[in-house]
Amino acid sequence: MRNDERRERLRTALIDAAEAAIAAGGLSALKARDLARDVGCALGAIYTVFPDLDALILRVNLRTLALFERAITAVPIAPEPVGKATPAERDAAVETLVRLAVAYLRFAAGHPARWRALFQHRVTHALPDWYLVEQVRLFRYIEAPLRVLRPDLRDRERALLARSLFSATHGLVSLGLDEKLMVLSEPVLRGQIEIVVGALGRGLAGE
Amino acid sequence: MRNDERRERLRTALIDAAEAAIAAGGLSALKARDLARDVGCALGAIYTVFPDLDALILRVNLRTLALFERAITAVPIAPEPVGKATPAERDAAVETLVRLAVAYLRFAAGHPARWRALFQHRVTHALPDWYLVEQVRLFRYIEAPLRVLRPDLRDRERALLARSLFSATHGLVSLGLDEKLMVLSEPVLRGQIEIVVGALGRGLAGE
DNA sequence: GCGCGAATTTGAACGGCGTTCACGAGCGTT
DNA sequence: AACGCTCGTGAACGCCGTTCAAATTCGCGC
Repeated sequence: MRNDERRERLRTALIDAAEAAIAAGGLSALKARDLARDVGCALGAIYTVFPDLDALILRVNLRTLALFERAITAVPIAPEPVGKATPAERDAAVETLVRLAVAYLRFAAGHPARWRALFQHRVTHALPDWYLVEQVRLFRYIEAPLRVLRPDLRDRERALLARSLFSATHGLVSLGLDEKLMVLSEPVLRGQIEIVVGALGRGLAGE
Repeated sequence: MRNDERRERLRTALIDAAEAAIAAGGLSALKARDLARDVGCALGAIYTVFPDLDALILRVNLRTLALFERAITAVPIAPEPVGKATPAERDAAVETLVRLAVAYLRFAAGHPARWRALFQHRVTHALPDWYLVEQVRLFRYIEAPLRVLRPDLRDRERALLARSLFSATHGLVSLGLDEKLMVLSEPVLRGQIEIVVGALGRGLAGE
């Protein structure tokens, strides 16, 4: 059917326009009427392809996650040691964790509005599966170095710890870039991340 | 003047009502019309004592900070060692950091809506001084154990590190209680905080 | 080509929001 | 009693996301 194609075109056009609007002015700059004007459709047409603006935001956020994954794949990963890790190999794993955290900072600083939208957006309904799947995949990047530092942990414990490490890093970045608590320059914030994540990695590996 | 007293009464009545509304339903439950109805004043009267609802929210948040400080003062603080710290004294300082972090978790879990309002609220104007002063005082609680762990740091560096430790803890609590990334039960989250903040403290103290 | 029911698109209208401001009630002075 | 001033009032404004009756387009048998 030709009709489905037109709907699909409208769908992507709306996501494109929403992405541009959010990137330019944050979540609060996303207005249904502006979107309709930008893509040249009727106001009501938006609601023929998305149940509400929240669903549209979620699609934009999925793109942001994909963009972030491209950034994360550029981070050099220390090779997984065979057998018990040597002290040098543990240091390398800590370094990998720090590099991942710094990559997170660079991404947040480089795409502030898109990145903010990921967390500023309050979910009303349960998150769709396709969104959670993307989240889970991203955490694997943290789990790998953790396997070196804490080979004793079960998969579930390690997954949980990976999320906690991410949460801690997110806190550093989130409040560091946020004018509510403090605004730190990127180099200063990077230094703090190196100190904190580094200490965290060494502390986790045991004394 | 009798007039000033009436204004002051209205002011506190509005803060009371706003606090109750936020505690009950979060920031998004705060509506100018509801406030006016609750305190029995005209809609426009709100704007005779506050420039806008943001200013009112800030006053509620100040009360939340004060409430939190009362919670934090109940945390047992390890005594500051005289001279160079022994390993046991360093462990005690780490324990203090962990207890502070857990107290933060308990507060956030105990007053979820009030606590969320502290961070969900996006500031448009610069934060007023009376708000920043309260923030600075709260950070002193973190700086004290840090002085034991890292006596080598200058005041400025230590203050910065204290904020970073808070940020990391805030990330753990914030995302741990948030359904966006994961919802952890309070005991599980407390375990993660003990692991992460503990490792952080030990890592900071040196190997 | 034409007619007609079904499907789809449309944008005016709805309800709700924060904020404003012309109005008028209340009061001290003349 | 008449005047002027101050200040609370709430209808009104502009903007928002979302809806839905009406208009338009589409598909198809004739």
